[in-house]
Amino acid sequence: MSTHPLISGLNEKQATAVSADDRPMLVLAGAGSGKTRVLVHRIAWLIQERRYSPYSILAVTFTNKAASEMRGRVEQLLGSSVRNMWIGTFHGLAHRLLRAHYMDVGLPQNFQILDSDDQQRLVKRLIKSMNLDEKRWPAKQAQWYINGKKDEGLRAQHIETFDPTEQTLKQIYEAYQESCDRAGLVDFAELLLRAHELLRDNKTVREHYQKRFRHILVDEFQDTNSIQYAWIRLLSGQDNIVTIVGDDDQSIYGWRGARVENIQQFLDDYPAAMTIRLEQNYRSTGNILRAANSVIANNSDRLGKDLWTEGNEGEPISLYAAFNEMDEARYIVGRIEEWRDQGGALQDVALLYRSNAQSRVLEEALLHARLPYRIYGGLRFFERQEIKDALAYLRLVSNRDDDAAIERVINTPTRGIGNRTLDIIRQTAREQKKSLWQAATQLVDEKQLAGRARNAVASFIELINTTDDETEDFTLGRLSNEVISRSGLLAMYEAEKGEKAETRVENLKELVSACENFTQDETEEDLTPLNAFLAHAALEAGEEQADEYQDAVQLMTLHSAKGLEFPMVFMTGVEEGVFPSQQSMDEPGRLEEERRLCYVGMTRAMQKLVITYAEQRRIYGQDFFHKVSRFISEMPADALHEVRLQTQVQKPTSYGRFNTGASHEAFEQTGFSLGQRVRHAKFGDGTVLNYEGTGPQSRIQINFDQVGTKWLVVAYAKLEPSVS
DNA sequence: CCCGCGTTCCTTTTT
DNA sequence: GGAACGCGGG
Repeated sequence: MSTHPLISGLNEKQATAVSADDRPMLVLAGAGSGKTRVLVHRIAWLIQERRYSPYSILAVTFTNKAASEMRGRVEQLLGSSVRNMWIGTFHGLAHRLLRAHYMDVGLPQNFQILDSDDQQRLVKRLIKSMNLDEKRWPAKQAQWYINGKKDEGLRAQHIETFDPTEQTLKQIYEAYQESCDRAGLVDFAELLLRAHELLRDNKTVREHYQKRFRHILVDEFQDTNSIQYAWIRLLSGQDNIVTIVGDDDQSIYGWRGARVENIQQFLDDYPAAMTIRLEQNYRSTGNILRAANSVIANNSDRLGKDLWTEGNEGEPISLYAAFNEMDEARYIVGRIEEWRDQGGALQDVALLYRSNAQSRVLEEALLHARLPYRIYGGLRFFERQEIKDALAYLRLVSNRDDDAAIERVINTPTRGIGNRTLDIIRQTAREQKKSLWQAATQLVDEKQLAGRARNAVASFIELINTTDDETEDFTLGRLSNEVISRSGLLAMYEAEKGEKAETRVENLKELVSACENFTQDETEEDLTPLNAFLAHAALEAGEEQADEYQDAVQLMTLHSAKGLEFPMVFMTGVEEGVFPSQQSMDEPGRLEEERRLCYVGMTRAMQKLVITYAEQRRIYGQDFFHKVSRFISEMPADALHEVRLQTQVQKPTSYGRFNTGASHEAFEQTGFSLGQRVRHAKFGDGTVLNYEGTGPQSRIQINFDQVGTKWLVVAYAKLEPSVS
């Protein structure tokens, strides 16, 4: 069996997982242990060797990227298409289920998906209309509450509470749901919840899918929330074979409802399950793995796993103590230049940070050094304002009752429908439990609006209706082109000046060509091309816009680095209060999640890992003196190499708020330099942060390890260079 | 309706 | 430090 082509290149554990019999299985896959490979080979094995039809396999992932990569790799392995196999995200699959059974779940056939931005706007408007104080009841918080409840499988009517705060939130939830239902709108959490209710309450439907999906495979299982796991349970019935793949040590989304406990729950629910640990790592050097193992060992309640490699130790992890965030950035730039000069590619370098705000200083330094970079986590194509405007028009063409869409564009571009008029429409809609469109139409017909407002509303209604009527046999591309010009959106953005407006016009044109190039998936034949496109826009917000072909340094948060790997990785801002973040430090559970995040970050590195921290950091315009992160002390000392500033050839020439390079030299005649480690007879060791004036009378700022930051006069302080 | 000013808030992100 | 938002004046 070891010579079977689907298994020959695999290690023993991988091969066992791939060729396992029909029984539930947990694959605990450590970072870099070939997890995707196992999943892909397993599916291919089931089809080729065990003669399962692709039709009887369901594979679930969290991102569209993972789903399409998996399908591609399975097809490549089999040399044939697996079109009728269901591979997709939880949300994509739920959408498909709801479409197929829209009548059973009480949705209109052309129901639309609300993204989080739409959702927040809708909630906000409802809070206003309920006459609640928006300061006391922030839309964000209410949205968080609603989604949290939905993720737990709870409808508003299931919530019993005597807490007055929660009672209000519950009312908002109720009003929101009513509003969505009336408008035929489904948010992301609702997709899952409603699909779950469908499977739970409709025996025929449930048994149909249970009969169909003999094998169910779930990727990144540690990221599943309650409703997602409940979903899997319902689909798997009595004798379907569930395979889950995940890593409890890489669970970093607890804050958004993911439950690592689901892994343990799975083992309880499927007692016959076999557990396979993939611990051989094919990515990182021995040193990096040793340090990562040592950090994660500080967490409790692990399922237990130790990564190992057959590769070499590699070089030690570099640790750099910067004196502030600009020095940190400068050091990193120096190391990247060194890497490039030795022939390294920039796209092989990743800069990781805990929060997005930290990227700015790094960007400035990269810009300054003329190093191209690409930053992850910006606005994506379908999330842009102008695109969402255009999509709102398209949504109205498809479904007039879409309140979220009408709110967005009824007066964009301005057409004389002001707040006054809008409020009348809203009120009428609320009182008569109708959609905004219906209310507006009625008000116009019954001549209940003042002349000017009435004309404006009437012509808006006319605009949507005629656009719909006259484009009936248009292609999607032509339709979208028609929409952006007839609505006046294009003209509006063309009239604006500035670079921003120009990009918006370009984006609108880009939208037209996206529509032209859009090909409907064959699983979407039940949808009109327009509805298929709209679903596509909501469910996969599109790639971030960046020139992928350019050789550029990659900047991203630690969270978005999960699943990726880079030859050279910088983990920056590794300080108490930054990483682990301040908000996570008090609660043990959250601290452990931060530690897993550290583990994730470290295991992204293939050859070189550089960890940096700053003695002083400016956050929100305030200076902080953080201690080194505890995670660093959790690494074995012999896996680390501390880089000291004195050993650097490059002088700290500041280009920011600090003293400039010219006066540095004068300062350095005192015998000290910024970032230098010094020793004081009374205060102990510390780091030079800043100075004032030159010569012996100058004052010098030092962050002492024990007693914090102090200003001292050089002449009296009797400082010595520290030996450590 | 637009502009400018003051206020507030501030991890992490996918769908 | 700065984006995002609400409010009041023109």
